[in-house]
Amino acid sequence: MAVTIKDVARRLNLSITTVSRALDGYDDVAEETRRKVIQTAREMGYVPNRAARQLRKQRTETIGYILPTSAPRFSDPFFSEFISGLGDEAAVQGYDLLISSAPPGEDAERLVYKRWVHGRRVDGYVLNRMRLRDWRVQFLSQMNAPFVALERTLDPVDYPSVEVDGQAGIRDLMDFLIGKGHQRIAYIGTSPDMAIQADRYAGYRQSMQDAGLAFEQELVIEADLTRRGGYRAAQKLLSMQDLPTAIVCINDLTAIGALQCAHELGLKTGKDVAIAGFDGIEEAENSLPPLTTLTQPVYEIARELVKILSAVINGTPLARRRIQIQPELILRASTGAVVSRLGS
Amino acid sequence: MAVTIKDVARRLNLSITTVSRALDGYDDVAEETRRKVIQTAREMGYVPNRAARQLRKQRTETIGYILPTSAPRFSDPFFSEFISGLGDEAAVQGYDLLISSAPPGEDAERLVYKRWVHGRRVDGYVLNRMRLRDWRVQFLSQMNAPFVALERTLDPVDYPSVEVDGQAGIRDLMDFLIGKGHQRIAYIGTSPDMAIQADRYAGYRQSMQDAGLAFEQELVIEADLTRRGGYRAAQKLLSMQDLPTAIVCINDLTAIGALQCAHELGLKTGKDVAIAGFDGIEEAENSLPPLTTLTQPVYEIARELVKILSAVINGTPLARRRIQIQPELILRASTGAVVSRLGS
DNA sequence: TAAATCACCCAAAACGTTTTGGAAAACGGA
DNA sequence: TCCGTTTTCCAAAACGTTTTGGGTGATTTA
Repeated sequence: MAVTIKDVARRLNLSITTVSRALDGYDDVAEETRRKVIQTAREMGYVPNRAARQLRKQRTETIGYILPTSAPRFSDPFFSEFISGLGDEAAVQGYDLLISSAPPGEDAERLVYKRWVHGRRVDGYVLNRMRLRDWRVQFLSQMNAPFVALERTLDPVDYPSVEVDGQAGIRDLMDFLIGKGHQRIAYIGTSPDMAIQADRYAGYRQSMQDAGLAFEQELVIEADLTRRGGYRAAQKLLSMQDLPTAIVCINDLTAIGALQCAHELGLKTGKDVAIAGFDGIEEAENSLPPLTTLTQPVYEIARELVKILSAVINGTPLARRRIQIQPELILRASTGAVVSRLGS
Repeated sequence: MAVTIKDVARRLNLSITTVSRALDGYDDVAEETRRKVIQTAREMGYVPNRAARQLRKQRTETIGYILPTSAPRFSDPFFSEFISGLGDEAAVQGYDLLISSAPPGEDAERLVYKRWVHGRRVDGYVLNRMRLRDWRVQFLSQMNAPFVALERTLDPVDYPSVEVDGQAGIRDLMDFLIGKGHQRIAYIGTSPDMAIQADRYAGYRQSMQDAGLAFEQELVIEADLTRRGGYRAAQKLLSMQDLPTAIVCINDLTAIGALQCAHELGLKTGKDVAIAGFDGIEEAENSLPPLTTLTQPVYEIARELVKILSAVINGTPLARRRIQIQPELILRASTGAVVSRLGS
């Protein structure tokens, strides 16, 4: 059996109270005693039983994250980085990280959240892939469960969040493209109820308008954030009479799908058509041609989210409840050749 | 506050014992009573407090997985799929999934495992990225902690595992390459203390030998499973006097790095040089050219691991303690052009 | 009809902590 | 010397379950 606080107390001829308080750093225990307690506890390999502590303290010292698994075959490089960030910062803050997975928006998702909330499974939640109106926000705030979200929703609830300014990012990108002479610029996005779609698409619309470019509905296509989706959307766009000269994609996977489609149609990406993505995944560095993208520090964002969540749980006042991060435009060959040609 | 078993009992004028036993399906409670208990429990939204149950039952109903994060910027598509498989099957088996991360082999890793083991944090562990001699195997079996591993080590310990037959897979691939006339075949692997390296490299060596091809040390390079590593290794290989005509890579990321290097050197992959990987990640479908690879069902493997682990934890006898999975050779253009040319 | 069995229920203990509310001893000041 | 403080420690309660070891009538058996 594992060594308990009782064992330590018995060994030292102390009460378990004193041992507990010594280890917790209370100041009503003599320094000499504390020293001895800490030493023997270490010697005996004592580690407090988590369940017991949880039960007594009424907190789990665990934070939860539910992976939005879309397909059965779910593989998005974003999430390994995101999870590793969550895990690392959770460790720093003294939390465990509990993970489950559920298809977003479905009953299954509801079930998992409810189970965790009612069973007081975790002290707080990290959310991402927000929908524009997200029942999770309503639900968790109603249940008084601390949570923090990547991206913001339209729900009339004040919650702490980290937010990547997709609108500004896309505008940077659009400015660049427009500055280089592009006029027919297409946009491949995703379902309009996703927060990132609202955000990034708004950037697209606004830039078009500011530049006095005509908005054409047929240049805007809804895909599903995957390679395959990007591929299909690009097929539509690149089989039009009047080809777009640039395609702005809501994320890198979509853009990579589009890249491939262009390639198969015999179009030179970066020359015949410019393609850009959003996310800055590693694959975008090595695609053919390398992909222009807006990069966001996923690992750091994840850590920031946990930091904030930890503060919320402990009632520490937050410097800022909403942190905004500016994505960085990285120009690569997928928009490059067009540039030099048009620019020259 | 959350509703406890006491609340349910009070409402029904029953003892908490009866409520507990009714819900747990004991047969010493009247059907009529059980019906009422279940109904009111549901009505009141009762969910057993996990910590209390854990404390009493002395099990956590949680399984643990520690992410082997190498770089600070850690992003490998393998893991999102793997984790989603772990999470899904864990849910099916009634377990939670606890995740942490640590750089493999380091003190930090040791610390995390020790903490979890001594604190009885989880009921069992899922291991992967095994080293040939892996202290985790020794440690966990010594501590009597149930665990299951993807890949096998040389440790003299009998533990349940799922294993992808990399040796056979690589041999298939080599047979194919050799059959198409390749003679100078290079191999990019990883550190020799990794289990997959031992396994896959053995396949390479054996095939070379069986085919009567001379083994050349300089055709074997150690990389680190990343794109960058593959790129650097390929640089060495492709700047030799006598170029290899084929490069077999230990995983897809490495192969993709090599692909890019070949491209930058003006070599036509699939024509001037054949390149193949291992894993079957999605990116390999869309690389330029698409990558020949050995695919393994990561999601299903993860689920299988959890199934086995669950059986081990519950003492259920296992049909097989060691499951071997054959990877499937998928031929794509990265080895294709060479084929047709050599084959014609 | 008495004894044995059965069906159904419950009080109390236990799991390993943290926290509450003192108590005893040592100390300081008058 | 006495009394109030301070220092240091502790017994017991509490957290919400599950499990142990009965107990109480009703029903069956002899």
